[in-house]
Amino acid sequence: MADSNHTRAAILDAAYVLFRRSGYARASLDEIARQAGVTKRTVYYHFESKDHLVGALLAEQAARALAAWRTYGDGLAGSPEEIVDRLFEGLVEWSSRPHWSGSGFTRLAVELADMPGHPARRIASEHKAALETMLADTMRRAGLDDAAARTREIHLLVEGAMVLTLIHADPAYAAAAAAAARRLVAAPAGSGAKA
Amino acid sequence: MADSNHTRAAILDAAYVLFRRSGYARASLDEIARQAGVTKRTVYYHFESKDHLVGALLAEQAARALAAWRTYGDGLAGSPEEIVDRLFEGLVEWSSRPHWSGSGFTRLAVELADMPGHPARRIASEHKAALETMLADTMRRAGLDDAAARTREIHLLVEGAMVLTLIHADPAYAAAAAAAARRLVAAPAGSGAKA
DNA sequence: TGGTGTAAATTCACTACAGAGTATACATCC
DNA sequence: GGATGTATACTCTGTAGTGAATTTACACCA
Repeated sequence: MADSNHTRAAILDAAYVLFRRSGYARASLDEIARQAGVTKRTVYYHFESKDHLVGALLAEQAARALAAWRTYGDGLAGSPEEIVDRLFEGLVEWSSRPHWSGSGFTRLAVELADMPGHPARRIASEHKAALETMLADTMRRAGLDDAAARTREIHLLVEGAMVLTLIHADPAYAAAAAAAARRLVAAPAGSGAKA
Repeated sequence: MADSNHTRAAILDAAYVLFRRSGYARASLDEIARQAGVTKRTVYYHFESKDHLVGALLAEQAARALAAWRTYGDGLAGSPEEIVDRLFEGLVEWSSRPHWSGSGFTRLAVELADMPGHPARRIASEHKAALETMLADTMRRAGLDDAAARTREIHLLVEGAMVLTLIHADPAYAAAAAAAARRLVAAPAGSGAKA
């Protein structure tokens, strides 16, 4: 059986690289199979279709990312402000990588904007929500008031920073987002409320 | 000569609809030509390639959007907080439309994330920058301190809200972004600054 | 005013190719 | 020997882009 798990993993690895590089539509199964060192027919043995493949890939990535965040989040100590700083430092670093192309989940969701029912869309949505919940827990443990609302605001700034960094290739947006997030968690939430 | 301008406009109109609906890769020139009531060969008479077509389309849309914003911005009066409120009310309304799929510029930039040199990318980048500048002017005239920095933060929240609204199909993100933006423009900018 | 040459505009019919997906046969392990 | 896995070699459809003929608009001239 020539280790089926290994083959499946190789296909997912190749799919990850190619979907990440070229997006969904422009990544071809021929190329993925080639990169995985396998025939296209084998890909279809393990995955029913291109849609199923991308679904499986995203599900796997979501689990992986969540696990990574869990350990990363546990290491995040200090005041809410410090955590926010650390978060955005990480973002700046990540988004400065050579061929960085934003969050794969966001990217897929945007590319498939006209297909709300696509499995990849559902996974992306659930994943983003799970991440936000986890971060909110971390922030709450760090003593932040109204952690859910504040974390959502941080999340909005992170997503905005990713998109604008991708568009402009300029780390200034992440820096601006960091400063804004810091003020949002530091300021008493009441100030500026609508009259 | 069978009104060339009219034909060109019809092609751009069809291209707008289809690129918007399906994104760049999945919108075909055959379909665009069909929608425009024209042969594909005619499309190629007016536009050198698919890339040139999308470039011309984005350039036209950018000009159109800028003009629309100019008049819209002139009508925006009141305090910075009120302007922010109005802005996000508009966003909520826009993003609630049936098949809303976010900003076309953002969408193209994300889909072409691996092609930093693509003409559409450059236009998207310049357009977003121009919009931010215009909004900053409006905010400055409304009496906002440090309008450029505050406007960038608003911009980050708007982009974040668009992405997360697209991902989750939930207007709560735009509402959260609105509240955050309001606090950011209302609070004295010094508070929360890094020690 | 009406014909006519000419360049712009458009169509028809095509190429070439890539990509998703499959029928079928071959190998490998229990 | 049967189930699992992989490869060869296809089909079929859609798509970007093109060659060459054809029509339309209009300037110019008798």
